[in-house]
Amino acid sequence: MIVDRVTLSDVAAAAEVHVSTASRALNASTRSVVKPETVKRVLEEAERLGYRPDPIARGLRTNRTHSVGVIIPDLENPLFGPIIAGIEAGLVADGYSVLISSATSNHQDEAVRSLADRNVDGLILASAALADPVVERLVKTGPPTVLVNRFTENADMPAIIGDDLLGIRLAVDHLVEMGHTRIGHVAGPEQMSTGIGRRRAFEAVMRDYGYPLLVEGARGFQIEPGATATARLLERDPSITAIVGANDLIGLGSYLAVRASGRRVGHDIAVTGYNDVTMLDLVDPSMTSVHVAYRHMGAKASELLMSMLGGEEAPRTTLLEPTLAVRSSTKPSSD
Amino acid sequence: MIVDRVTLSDVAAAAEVHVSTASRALNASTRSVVKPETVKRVLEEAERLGYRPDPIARGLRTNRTHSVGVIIPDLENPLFGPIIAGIEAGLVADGYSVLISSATSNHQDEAVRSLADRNVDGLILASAALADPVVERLVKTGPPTVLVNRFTENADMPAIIGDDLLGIRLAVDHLVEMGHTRIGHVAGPEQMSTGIGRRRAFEAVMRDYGYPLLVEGARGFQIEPGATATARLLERDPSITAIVGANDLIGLGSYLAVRASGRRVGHDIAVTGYNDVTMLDLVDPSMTSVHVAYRHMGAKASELLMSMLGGEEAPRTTLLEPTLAVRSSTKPSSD
DNA sequence: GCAGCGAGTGCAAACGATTGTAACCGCTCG
DNA sequence: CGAGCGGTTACAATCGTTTGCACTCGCTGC
Repeated sequence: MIVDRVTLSDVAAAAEVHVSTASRALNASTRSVVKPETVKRVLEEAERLGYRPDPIARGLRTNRTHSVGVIIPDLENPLFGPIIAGIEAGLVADGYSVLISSATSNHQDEAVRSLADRNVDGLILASAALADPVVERLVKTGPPTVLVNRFTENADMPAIIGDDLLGIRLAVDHLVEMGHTRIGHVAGPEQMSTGIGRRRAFEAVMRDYGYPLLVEGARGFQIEPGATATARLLERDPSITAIVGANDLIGLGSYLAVRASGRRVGHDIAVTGYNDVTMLDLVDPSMTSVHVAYRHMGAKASELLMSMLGGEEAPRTTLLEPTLAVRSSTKPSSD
Repeated sequence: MIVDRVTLSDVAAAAEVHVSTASRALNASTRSVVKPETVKRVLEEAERLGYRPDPIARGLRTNRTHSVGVIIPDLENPLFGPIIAGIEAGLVADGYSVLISSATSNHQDEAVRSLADRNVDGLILASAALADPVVERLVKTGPPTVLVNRFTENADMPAIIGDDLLGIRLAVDHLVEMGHTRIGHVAGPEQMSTGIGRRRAFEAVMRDYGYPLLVEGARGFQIEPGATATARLLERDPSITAIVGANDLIGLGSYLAVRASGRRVGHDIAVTGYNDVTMLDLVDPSMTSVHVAYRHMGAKASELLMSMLGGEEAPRTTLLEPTLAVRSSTKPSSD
C-alpha cells in the first residue's frame, strides 16, 4: 500500500476515545456496552476517515480470517469455472475471501497445508479421491470442510454432489424409450467417485431392465481414452446400438470411435454424455447429455460451509438433481 | 485449527534460545548473524516439531502477505480457466497464495478494495476496461499491478496481452490467400481493448490490402449478439464471402446468421473466430480460429508481477504471439 | 590492565486489532 | 456517610513474528 492505512487508533484519536472503546463501538456485538453518543461519534469518524479494519490483524487475535480455501483439481477443465463462480458468489456475500489453489487428488497435501497455514476458516475441496487420506485427516484435525462434485468413501465428510444414479437413469430411460436394448457404458477412472459412481448406477439401472451389462473403463475423463475404450466396447459387442459416456469428453471420444468403425453417431449408434458442458449443443451431431447445475453446486457448497462455520451440524451429503438435455446424438430426427 | 499451531516460541523453547534468535536462525537472510551451531539446533527442533511460520502474523509485522489478488470478469467463461491456471502455477512456485475475486469492469471497485484490505502484495486484473478509473487509481496508489488479456488506455499499467494486430492479420491473410476479397468483421464491444483493438487491427490490415471496410459491432462477446450483427452485415453487403469474428462465440453467432440467410458456412461464406477455445474443433463445421496461449499468458503475468515485487521496473506491455488454427470453416476441402 | 571490538544473544517494541479486567463516576440505599 | 452498583471507559495483555538496540563475553592491541 502506498497510501497509509487508516488504523483503529487513528479513528480512536479522532473520536477522542481509547482504541478499545473504538473497537467496541465498531463491532456490532460489543456495541451495546458503549454509550450511544460515543458510538455515534466513533462511527462518524470512522466513516469520515475511511477506516477499514485490517482482517489480518483481526485474524491474528480472533483466530478467524474470514477466508476459505478452495482446491480445484484442474482449473483448465471448463467444469470448474461455474463451480468456482458459485462458491465465490456465496462467500463474498458473507464477507469471506476465497483462496484458490489447484491440486490433483494425489498432490492435495501441500495445498491443504499451505491453506491451513494461512488459517482459513474453512475448506472446499473439489479434488477428493474416492479413497482419500488427506480428507480422512482433515475430518479429524482440520478446519470445517465441504466436498464438492466428488465425494470420498473412507471418511464422513459433508459433500455436495450430483445424483449420479438419477442422472444415469435419465440417460438410460431415454435410450430405452428410443428403442435401445443393447446399451454400453464407457466408464471413467475408478479412483473418482464420479467414475465408479456412474458405473455402479449404470449397472443398477440395466439390471432393473434386465438388459446385458456392457461396460468398458476409460483411463481418463478425456477424449482419447474415451475413444479407445469405446473401440474396445464395439469390438467386444458389435451389436451395441447406444453408448452412455461417463462424461462429455468420453462421449466425444465415442463419436470418434463410432465414426472410425464406419457408423454414424445418432443414426447407427446413439451416444450420451454427462455434465453438459458449454458448446455441447454445437458439436456435430449435438450431444444429448445429463445436465448438472454446477454453479448451483458451488453456491450450495459455500452455503453449507457458511452454516457449518455458524456452528450448525452439517448434513452428511446433499444430492443435486440433474436433468437430461436431449439432442441429436440420440434423436437424429431433429437434425 | 483443531490441533494447536506450533509457534516460534515453541521452537525457541525446545532449542533453548530466545524467540528472536530462533526467528533469525529460521530466516535465511538473517541467519548469518547467529552461530552455526545454534542455527543447526533451531532448524532441527523446528523440523522435529513441524513448525510452519504463520504468514498472517508475519505479514502483520513485515507488511508483506505473500499473497496476490486476481480479479476475473467472468469465471464461467472458459477463457479464464487457463489464465488462472497459469497465474496460480507461477505464484505458488514462488510461495505466494492466490486470492480470487470475480468482478466485471464496472464493479471492480469493491473487489479491489477488499483485496487491498487483505494487504495483498500485488494484483492481477483480467477485468480492465478500456477507460478504467479503477486502474487509473491503482497506478497512483495501490500495490504493484499487472493487467492480463485486456489493457487500459487511460493509465500506464503493465499488461500481458495477445497481439491482436498480428492475430487479425493472420486471419485476414489466410482468407485472402483462399481468394476472398470482400471480408467483413463482426467486432466486439468497444469498451474492451479486445473489442476495439481487433476492430482497429482489422481496419488497418484491410486498408493495407486496399479492400473495402465492412464492419458491424456486436453488443457483446456472445453468440446471439454475434448472430444479430452478422445478419446486419450480410444485409448491408450480400456479396461478402468471408467473416472475421472478434471472438469464437461471435463467430458461432455468424454460423447461425449465415445459415439463416440460406448459405453454408465454409462453402459459401468462410468464418474465423478468435481465441480458439476448447471444442472449437468439434463444432460443425470445425472453426478456424486465432489461437492464443492463455495459460502461458497467465504464467507470464505472474512472472511479471513477481519481478515487479522483486523491485524491478516493469516493461510497459508484453505482446504474446498468436497462431492460426486452420479448420473447415475456411477450408471446406478438408471436410 | 583496560578500552574497544565483534560475534552472538536477549530484550522489548512494534504491527493492528480484540478482550478480560480494573478504574472511575455519580448515585442510591442502608 | 460509606459501601455498592450500573454504566462507561481506560489499561494492558495477547495473537505470532520481525527487528533495532543493548548487552555480555572473550579477545586483541596498546
